[in-house]
Amino acid sequence: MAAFTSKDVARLAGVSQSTVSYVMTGKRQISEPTRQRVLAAMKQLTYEPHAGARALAGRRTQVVGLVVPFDSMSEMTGLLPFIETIASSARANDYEVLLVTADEGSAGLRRLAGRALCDAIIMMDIQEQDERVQVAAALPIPVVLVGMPDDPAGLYCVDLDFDAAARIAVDELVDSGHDEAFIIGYPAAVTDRRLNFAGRFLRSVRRHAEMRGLPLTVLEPVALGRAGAAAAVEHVLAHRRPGRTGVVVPYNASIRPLLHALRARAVVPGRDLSLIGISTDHQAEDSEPPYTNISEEPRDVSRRAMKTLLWLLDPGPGVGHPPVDLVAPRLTRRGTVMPAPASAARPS
Amino acid sequence: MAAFTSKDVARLAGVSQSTVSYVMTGKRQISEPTRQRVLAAMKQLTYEPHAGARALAGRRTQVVGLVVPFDSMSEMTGLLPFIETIASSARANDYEVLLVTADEGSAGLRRLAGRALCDAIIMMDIQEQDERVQVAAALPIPVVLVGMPDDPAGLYCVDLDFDAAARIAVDELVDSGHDEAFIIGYPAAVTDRRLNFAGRFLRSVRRHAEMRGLPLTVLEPVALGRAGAAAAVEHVLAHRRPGRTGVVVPYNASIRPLLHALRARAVVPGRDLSLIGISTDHQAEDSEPPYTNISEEPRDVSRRAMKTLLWLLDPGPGVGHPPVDLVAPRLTRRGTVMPAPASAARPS
DNA sequence: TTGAAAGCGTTACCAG
DNA sequence: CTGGTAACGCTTTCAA
Repeated sequence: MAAFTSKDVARLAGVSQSTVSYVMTGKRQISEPTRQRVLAAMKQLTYEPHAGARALAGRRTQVVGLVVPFDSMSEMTGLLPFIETIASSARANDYEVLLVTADEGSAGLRRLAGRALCDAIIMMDIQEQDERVQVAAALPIPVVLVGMPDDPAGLYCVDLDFDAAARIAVDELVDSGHDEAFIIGYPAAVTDRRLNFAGRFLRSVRRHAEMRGLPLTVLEPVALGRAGAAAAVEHVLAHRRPGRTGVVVPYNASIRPLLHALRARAVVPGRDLSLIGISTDHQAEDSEPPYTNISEEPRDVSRRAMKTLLWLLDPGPGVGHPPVDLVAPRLTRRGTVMPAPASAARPS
Repeated sequence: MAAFTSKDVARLAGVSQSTVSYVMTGKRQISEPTRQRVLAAMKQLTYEPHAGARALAGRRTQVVGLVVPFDSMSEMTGLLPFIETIASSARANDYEVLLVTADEGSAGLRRLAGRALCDAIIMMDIQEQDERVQVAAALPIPVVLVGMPDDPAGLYCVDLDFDAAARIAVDELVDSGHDEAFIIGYPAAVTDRRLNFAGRFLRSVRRHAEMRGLPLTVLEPVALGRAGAAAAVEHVLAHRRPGRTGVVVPYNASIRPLLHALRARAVVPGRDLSLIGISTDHQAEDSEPPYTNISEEPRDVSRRAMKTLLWLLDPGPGVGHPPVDLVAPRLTRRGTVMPAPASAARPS
């Protein structure tokens, strides 16, 4: 293994060091014969350019920083598809990924930028009022947010369109003739931290339910796990009014325990009440029973975040980029929403 | 935000650049007054050392490379605790984490080392015969494997002790008077890739079952998901002999669907047959129903891998490090194993 | 189309 | 205990 430098390559190829550099970066026309000789030399020496030296001289690290939330329950929240997708798109564009945990707060951001550890940052797990956003906005490198703080401070944001998700859920229930809906809200861990998506969803679902005249009850906070789910189900069963009841579960990790609690009470979603979850399609499909879901799109969101970031790093000639990029969720029916009775309005 | 260099700090503190460097690294005695002045200057300028320059001059990146498997189903396999724990321990020791996906194969390793992107590598998802292991062994930087290939080629390995896990499972069943055991084996995705832990567990479980005279049937491959689990349950119910039947599910992601399949057939683990899963305690506790498990210890394994790696980077004075470090799993009873009948041998 | 050489911001050796 | 200075390996002007 190596320890060969571009100087070695240059010597072997009989060219100057700068020519080697230009062959690698393509920033200069190099005659085909020379190019080939250089490439051959590189191959022969299994040459790899020294990343540090490159970063120093070229002011480019070819690294993106990824700030992820590693709290106790991120395991349940489907963080992995985000990381995975960003890692892949990064590599596809010749970037490495440096992982930073959110618990470092602003210090992590300052380190990433100050030490020139990366060329740009993707930051997840944004709170409504996030001190890090101001810091991020002041950094000398671009930052893309996955999530929408109250004040993006000029930063580009990519996320699922939770507003649309709420609308879709309400429409689906109203259009299939439901008389009432319960929202199984977020756990304290989410509401306490005022994570941005919770507020966005709840505001929107309230607004649309009112617009469409759907009586709404929001249960919150709802504890994660068996006990919380059981309590939520109790509440719904005890307080539901006569007629067709819809239950919407916007928080991914709450869906499975809720399904268990329903089963334990012999309540069958799709027959005794309706259930819509917000989760990945995979999770909805793979669950027991599969449930009608509004898709979280972690892969799509990550891909777009990465795309935005690459554009920021190299704006190119085209028109600008939208500062807020919301991915539209899709509804997939899997039988846990009771169909409209014959006489009701037809589904959208 | 900065763009301040150590030269700026030196000027402001009225010392030479090298003194600033020595204050940071502590590789030289600096008088307390000078030290304080330098530290003050650094704070005032919010100075951060340029990582690339540092790597170039000091031949140390303070980065560890982490090679993770991001295949289709890693989401199910509990990869996140590994990543999370490694990220935290790395930070606690002033290292950054660079994420590389396993699908890059040896090329990823060569890049990491060749470009001096990191000082050491942790590699997960090791196959029995893994071409990357040879490559890793030849790298000029230390590599720690999470998993045990057939030939570690001199590399340090850290992993769960699957041999002990198998022994514990067999002992638990035998000691509680079981007459037979079924192993719900690994899915094709695992067996095809010849992932190391599968072979280790199966060999060991066979050996110990024989030693203790427990009739054993291994079902493999077992498809993931509903269908595969249902088929496995069918098979067990159709072929079990009279008496007490134990079922061992070594693969994490298979446990949940299996529990569903059992419930669908109205078979109650702990009453109609016994079930032991290998999974994190969290998963076992949180499942429906909770099941008796042998603990995977992702956090412990990761922590030890990181410790080994730090030791390799700075061997220190003490005695050597064991080349193979296996974390002992624990059995936690949660009622899915039928207790020994009064007349049987007492549990261990 | 190519070369020479001046940095980039640290570290660490050699002096004092 | 501290300062000066030569690397470290690459990029990028300036020249040809």
